[in-house]
Amino acid sequence: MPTSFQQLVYAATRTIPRGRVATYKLLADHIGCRSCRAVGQALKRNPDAPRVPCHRVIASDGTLGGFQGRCAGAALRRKTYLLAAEGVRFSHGRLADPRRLFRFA
DNA sequence: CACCGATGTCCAA
DNA sequence: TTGGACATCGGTG
Repeated sequence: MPTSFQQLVYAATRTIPRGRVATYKLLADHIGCRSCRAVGQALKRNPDAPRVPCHRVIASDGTLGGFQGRCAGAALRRKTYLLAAEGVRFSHGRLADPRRLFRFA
């Protein structure tokens, strides 16, 4: 069962609209956590994959970061594909349009 | 209680 | 500009 912190992270992640991406830092800042890693940890566990669009969360530098507990390989490729399907284009493993970054209310 | 983890930022070369 | 090391928060062993 997810902890209070995880529920917070999942709630924030769910807030990300389709076709838009957020960063671990933004999520952490939004929930009031100074540790971006804790956010990634919570997403990594991701008990509800379709419910929590963890693929919409990338690193602050525009990299994909990780996916399904992997920081490279087909997992990242799938993440890029999912984002591309939503209109978010990636170039060479990097976000092509930083304006696609979602800004929390 | 101690170590690891889907990061970020700073310092040095 | 690129690479390496440290800092920070939470989870799990």
